[in-house]
Amino acid sequence: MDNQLDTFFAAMADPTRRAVIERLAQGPASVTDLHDPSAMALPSFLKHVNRLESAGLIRSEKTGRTRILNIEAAPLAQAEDWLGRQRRLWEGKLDRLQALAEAMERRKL
Amino acid sequence: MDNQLDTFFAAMADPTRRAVIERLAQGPASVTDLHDPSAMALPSFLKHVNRLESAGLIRSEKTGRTRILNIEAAPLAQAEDWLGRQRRLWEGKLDRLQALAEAMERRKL
DNA sequence: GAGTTGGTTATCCATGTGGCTAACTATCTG
DNA sequence: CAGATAGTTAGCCACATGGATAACCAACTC
Repeated sequence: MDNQLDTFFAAMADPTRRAVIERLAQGPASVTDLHDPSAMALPSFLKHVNRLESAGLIRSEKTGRTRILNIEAAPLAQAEDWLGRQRRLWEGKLDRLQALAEAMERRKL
Repeated sequence: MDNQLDTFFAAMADPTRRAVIERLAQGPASVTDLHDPSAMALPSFLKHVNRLESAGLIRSEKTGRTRILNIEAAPLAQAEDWLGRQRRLWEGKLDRLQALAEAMERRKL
């Protein structure tokens, strides 16, 4: 029951974490690179990074003492799909309702 | 700082609430309609519905004693956009990196 | 008007989440 | 080796979240 989408959406529901994703979308970066602009204490920030990683949204590779983070695009695409599917379903319904309304209108005139 | 996306993603990070959205994408329904298949107590379920509404994901209209729920598509589209933007950014980077790698490869040969 | 149905409100409780500080390890750099 | 740098771990705290019951209100239905 604990869908992939669960952890994905939960991961994205925080501005700090979304900022990390936004930054990583433009290319890899280290933990401190990402942390620098933030007012938050490093350990708190690290927890966000770890959550992103355990949600499968980023990967990381440690070389020496620095840890380089990379975004993982697949989950984004997956969530995008789900949202699009729901939205299109609903918009399709709307279209059909509107068509029906118009048909009835024509018939009445 | 409390972005629209905050409340949106938080709202979607729960399977019960996503199930409501999935169902409403196929057309309007009443609270009990939606609750019926669920094992959860009604008041708990109601809290989910209310959260969806205050996140702007659904609208509701009460006629008599029943409350009819409607999905609101705009926020879905907005989140979809954000995700798509990040993903395309990243994929664009990948493409350019790959092109670069290929160019270097050609030059070496 | 008595009973039923559809929602709603009020508490309560356990757990999760997001922030902090302090203290530590591990890797450079001079 | 001594110090600085980059992460990490541990522990603490306030508050939000997701679930439950109990009791209630408001509208149908007979």
